[in-house]
Amino acid sequence: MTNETLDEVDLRLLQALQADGRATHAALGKAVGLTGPSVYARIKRLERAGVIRGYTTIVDAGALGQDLVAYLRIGTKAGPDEAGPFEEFVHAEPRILECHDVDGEDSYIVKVRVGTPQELRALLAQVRALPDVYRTITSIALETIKETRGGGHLADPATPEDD
Amino acid sequence: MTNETLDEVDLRLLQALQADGRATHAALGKAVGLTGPSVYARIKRLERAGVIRGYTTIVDAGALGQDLVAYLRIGTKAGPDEAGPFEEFVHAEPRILECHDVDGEDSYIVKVRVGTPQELRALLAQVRALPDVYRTITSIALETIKETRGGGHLADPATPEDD
DNA sequence: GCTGAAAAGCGCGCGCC
DNA sequence: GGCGCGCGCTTTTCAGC
Repeated sequence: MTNETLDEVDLRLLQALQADGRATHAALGKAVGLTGPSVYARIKRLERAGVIRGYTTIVDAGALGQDLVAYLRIGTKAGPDEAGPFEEFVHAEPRILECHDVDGEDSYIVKVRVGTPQELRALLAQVRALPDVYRTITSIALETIKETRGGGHLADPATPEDD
Repeated sequence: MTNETLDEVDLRLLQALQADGRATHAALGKAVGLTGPSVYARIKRLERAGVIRGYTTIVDAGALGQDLVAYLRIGTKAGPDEAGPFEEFVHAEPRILECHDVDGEDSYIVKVRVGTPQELRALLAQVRALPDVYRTITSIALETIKETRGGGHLADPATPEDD
């Protein structure tokens, strides 16, 4: 279940697939030093093992009129054991891109993407109206410095840490 | 540059592409009510227009031994106008998945993904050692409620908001 | 488990509607 | 702008190393 089953070639292959999800097996093979069918066999193995979770297309949010990113720190009353109205709302609301239950002062950290400040205001009002939400702190993103999407980082396979 | 050039079919096509970045043109056509070549023409147009930014593979972070997600709220001294050592570090460090310059109390919100608490501690030490960083507040994710990756939400094309 | 070739399926461009 | 056909490439399988 860990990366014991992943060798160096697998990691390079995953990295190449992360960089271009539609690369052909031949191109991937050239990148990792294998032939097409070998790449195919490895990809299928990784898909079955659940290492490859899927393939997606990165859409420019600005072209969709969704230029506004904000992070919300949410305080809720109920513990994380019972998924209350807030979590249901999170799953139902497409403008909520991410939501993590966190330790510390806040209950959840939420990433939202909307088109206008008015839309953000309306969304915030919906969140605040939920019965288990008692506090929201909003941080509007002025600029996105970095935004990766692969799900895990593969640029550094070996960890050169002094353990 | 806005979504004026995107019609309803484009939005459905983008949604289908987000759900499966390797879907065939025929399958996409069936989903949106078009034939393969028509889908192909639209995809090429969307790629040229920059609406489609690229394709990627979603890798299971747990399989890579990266089970620990944390959000860092960073306080820096220099304004966002001049990209200081912190932003350089952000770009160079693969374990930093996201970084946004935000308004409010904090300067940046950063999303990191690491394998162990020890690794997080070492990464935090590196961040704190940067000359322009004067404060870091860490929130460790106990559970991920939601994590989308497409870059923009397409589930709700029409905004049923009482404006 | 990787390599090669061979078959089935698909992406891709053209011409027509 | 979308549809149908055809070529070339890619995916996928199979046998050999």
